[in-house]
Amino acid sequence: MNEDINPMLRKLDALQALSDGDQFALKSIYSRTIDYEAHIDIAREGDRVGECGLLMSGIACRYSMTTEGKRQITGFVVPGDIFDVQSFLLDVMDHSIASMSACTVAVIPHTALVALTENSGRLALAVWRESLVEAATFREWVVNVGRRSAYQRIAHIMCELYCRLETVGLVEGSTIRWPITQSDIGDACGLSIVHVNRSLQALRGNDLIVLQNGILTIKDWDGLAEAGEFDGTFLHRQ
Amino acid sequence: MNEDINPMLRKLDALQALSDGDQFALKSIYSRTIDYEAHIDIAREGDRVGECGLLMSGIACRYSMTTEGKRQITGFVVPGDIFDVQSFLLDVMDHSIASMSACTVAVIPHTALVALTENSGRLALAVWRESLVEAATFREWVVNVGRRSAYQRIAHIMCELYCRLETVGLVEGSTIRWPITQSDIGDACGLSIVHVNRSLQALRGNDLIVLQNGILTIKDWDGLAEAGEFDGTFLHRQ
DNA sequence: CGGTTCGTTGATCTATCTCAATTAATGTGG
DNA sequence: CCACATTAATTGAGATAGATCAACGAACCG
Repeated sequence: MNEDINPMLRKLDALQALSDGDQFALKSIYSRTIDYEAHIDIAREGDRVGECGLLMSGIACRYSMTTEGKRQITGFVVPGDIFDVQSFLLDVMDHSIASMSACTVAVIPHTALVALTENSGRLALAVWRESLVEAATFREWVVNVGRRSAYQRIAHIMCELYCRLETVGLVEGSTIRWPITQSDIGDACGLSIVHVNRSLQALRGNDLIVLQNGILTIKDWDGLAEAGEFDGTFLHRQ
Repeated sequence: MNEDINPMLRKLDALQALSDGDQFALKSIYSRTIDYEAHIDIAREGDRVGECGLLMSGIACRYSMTTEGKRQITGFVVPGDIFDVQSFLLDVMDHSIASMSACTVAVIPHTALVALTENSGRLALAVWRESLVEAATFREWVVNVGRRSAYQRIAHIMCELYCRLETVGLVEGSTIRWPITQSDIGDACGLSIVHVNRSLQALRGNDLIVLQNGILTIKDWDGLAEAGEFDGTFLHRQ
């Protein structure tokens, strides 16, 4: 098996969506890979792109800018995620995608997606399914930002990222990479940097997490999940 | 042409997605219709449903409840929208759907969707496309709730609903039906009722809107769009 | 006509923001 | 390997958008 495509295969495996032929089809859908440093725009609002991406390694995010210059992160992209699928059917990017850490992206031309929908209905449905889970995650973010306190919001996104990385085998003993600055957390949760900082101190003070040097350790999963009202149903893992 | 299915045909027409055969396929995908009074749950979180719905008339919303009992509306459903498509590929409802006004829903069994994906690739893509626009709308809601003031948030959802109803021919001279209580607005924007009330007074005071008796009139579209930083790109109309 | 929902108003409170510094990391050129 | 620039984290103090609490009026409804 091609090592690089591992995260996505693992995810689809979990869906029991893969026949041998499907696996072959999957390995052949991407044409090349691109490496990005941290904090680089991978795609920009307004772009008309002719391909979508499969994140092979690193963590990226979707974000939009407000007229007033405020930034809102609307979701994370983790290894195994196909992003920009919408560019396949929608004309123009309505948001941007940026690397948060160094990232490797496999490029999937739209033509390959077309072939996919024609040749492997099962895989096409799997890709569709993924985009529906993504939509469910956006809904959860609306709830998070709309109705939870700062403390809860931050706990919630930590739980989410932990679960999603776990699915693709990127958790090592309750620890994940966390290349996400306090400013990023603020942009993801609709909070100011200062308040993020103080809320993090509260999470630490309650012995729920350790966060340093870009490494997040969850010391008390149950406590953190309760703090963030986290219920992973929306991720629709199987 | 079947009158009832008009809104959806109109929407798909705009996509130039419809051949004659497609139109026939579309009319035959729903098995029956159901009428709901206002404020009724059409589907509930946790349900395992075997069909999805096409809203024929009325306005509905998606919502989730917080552990603490707070409600967050995550999106509106307008005539022509297929909702619960996710139930086709995801096991269980992760949110609820409720009528806001009296609603008529055409029921589309999953089996019909399967047939659709097999027989009319073009229609299947149109349905997929719709679900991607929906996802874009959720992202916009994250931005709205995360980074805009109360005044801006309310202006924004008014613009969104106006545009979406316009697409399906439900605007009459800058006026739309608005069966949305102040409490609902609060739940959609992550605000308290009291603050919604005061923000509405500000919108009225600035001569942007008239809102009474369940009718919203937009007196100054440009002003309202500017107030809400509304840019309809995310709706991907053509 | 009493009950219920919806909208409105006033007063008070607080979670979170903004402004302004300071310290700690991290990176970079010489 | 050091000096300096830059980014990220932290702290304090004061300001405010929006929440909460508590009434009350108006519309609707069986």
